[in-house]
Amino acid sequence: MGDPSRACPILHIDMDAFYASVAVREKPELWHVPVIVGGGGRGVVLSANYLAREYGVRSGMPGTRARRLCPQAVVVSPDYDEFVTVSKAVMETFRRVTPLVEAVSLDEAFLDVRGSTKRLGTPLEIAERLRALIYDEQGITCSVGVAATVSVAKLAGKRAKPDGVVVVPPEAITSFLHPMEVGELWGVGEKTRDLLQRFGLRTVGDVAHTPLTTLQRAVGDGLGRHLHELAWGTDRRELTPRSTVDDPEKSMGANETFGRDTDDRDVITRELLKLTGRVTRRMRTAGVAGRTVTITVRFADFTTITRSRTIPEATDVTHEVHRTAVRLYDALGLQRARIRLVGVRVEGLVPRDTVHRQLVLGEREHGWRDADRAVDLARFRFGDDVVRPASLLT
DNA sequence: TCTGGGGTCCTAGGACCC
DNA sequence: TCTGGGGTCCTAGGACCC
Repeated sequence: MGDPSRACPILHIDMDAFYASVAVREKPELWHVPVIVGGGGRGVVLSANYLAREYGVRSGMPGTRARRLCPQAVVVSPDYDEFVTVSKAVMETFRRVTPLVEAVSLDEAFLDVRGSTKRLGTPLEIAERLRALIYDEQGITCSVGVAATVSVAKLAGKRAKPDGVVVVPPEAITSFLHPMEVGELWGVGEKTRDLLQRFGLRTVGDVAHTPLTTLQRAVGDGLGRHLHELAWGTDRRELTPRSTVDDPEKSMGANETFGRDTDDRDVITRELLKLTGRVTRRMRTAGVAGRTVTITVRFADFTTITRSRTIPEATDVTHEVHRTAVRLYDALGLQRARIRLVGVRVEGLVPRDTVHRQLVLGEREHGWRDADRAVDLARFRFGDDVVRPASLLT
């Protein structure tokens, strides 16, 4: 009756410290100690449990800094297969409530429950039921934001953490949003926050009460309009049902930070080959091909550039992508630049069976395709380490 | 031994075409 | 005595998210 969540059909559900929770759920000896997932070598923290967060550890933080803040933390390696398995199970649980589920990432989703209330109760009741189900089935906790729109539900969910529910009914939207710091808004990162700060806009309320045209002069037309809507909670973005795990991707890429910076062309082209192999193998598994090859080069001082080239016909052939990547790299004409990271990405992905391969007289690419297929098959049968290009043998 | 790796979307200029 | 207007593709960079 008096349940304020009746006018709030959108749920944002977010697992609490997902990677860390999954990593420890069957290890009682880790339940009462700080735990950090990832962050070895030059890496950053992927997730930290709440005990580690008490020491200031946050995800995205360099592992070196995290270990300094909390030397007694137990550091565990991520097990992505396990994360994907748990994620799929959680999303299935959501779909028992409604088909309108938009997965944002492995550990986060929006649900539109307006069609489920007759059957299952108010949005708040549904939220509590889902939290209980996830805990019983997966042994991890989650938090839920309940509101009338996607963007407000997202912020409510953040406020609910950890292991809670927050409902923001329509009449409470501005009093909920306006005291917040602008950086809390979804889509406002460090740069935009600093920019807004320079205009004296610190809170969401400041942004809300700035004339639209002034805001647009500060941050650009598109972003200005978007921020204004977010600040009033009038953002009408519809939820688009989709799964992160099974949806077709628009690009696929891989990159890697070297253990030590390097200026050695051989090391770099070999790394490009390794990364290309990873990417094209995933492409072949997914049955897609792409036309635009982009390389990323990050220098020792962290400046990062990209170079791309669109080839006439979509490909999933390791040799073709690698050849394009190396040409892009060589065209940079670098001499002694110290390089920290390189990456390869293929964009403009389309289903492979829509690609019409021209039969060019004397074409050799089919030989390379056959070679890729043979390698894929051998890896499938005997494991990842059995076949690799001669230049990657050590 | 500061700063990963996987993505998406937006902007902006130039080329090219009708 | 101006300079056309779009639409699309390509490239590069940047911001952001988890």
